[in-house]
Amino acid sequence: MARGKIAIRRIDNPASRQVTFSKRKSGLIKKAKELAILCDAEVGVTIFSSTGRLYEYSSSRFSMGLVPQDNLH
Amino acid sequence: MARGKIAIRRIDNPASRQVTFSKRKSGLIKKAKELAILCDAEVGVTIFSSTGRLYEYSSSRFSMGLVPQDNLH
DNA sequence: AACTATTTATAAGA
DNA sequence: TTCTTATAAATAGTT
Repeated sequence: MARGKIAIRRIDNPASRQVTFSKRKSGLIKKAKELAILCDAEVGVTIFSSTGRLYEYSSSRFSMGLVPQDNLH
Repeated sequence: MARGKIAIRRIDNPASRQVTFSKRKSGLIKKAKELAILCDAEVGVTIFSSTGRLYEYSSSRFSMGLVPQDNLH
């Protein structure tokens, strides 16, 4: 996209990777919201950054979650 | 996008809604895969269509799931 | 299912 | 790190 085409492989430079992560995370969540509204779907997105931070989106009725194995029986 | 700009609100026509769902679902999952690879992140996407069909994507190490409330304690 | 005219996302740069 | 913008990518309407 934009000022050059990039290959889809891990971005080595940590600063660039962080910037791209922030931009693309926003883009992904925006697209998820649009899909939910336009198509009357339920959509959930869960993202762990490479630094371990968690980001989530879910359309209304639908609650997503990572459930620790210990909570399953 | 494309041959006209659309408002982000529920598409009334069922056939159009289905076509848009199929296109945008593919787009969303592609973006999710790219984010995971480029940024070394874990990404999960869960989608229920308005007809109740389930679609999922998750990057490797990370297993997402909808867990029925009955399975929680 | 393919095709494009456009809109949208975004890679680099400031 | 927030803003800009040239360009790549997604996609709405059409066929």
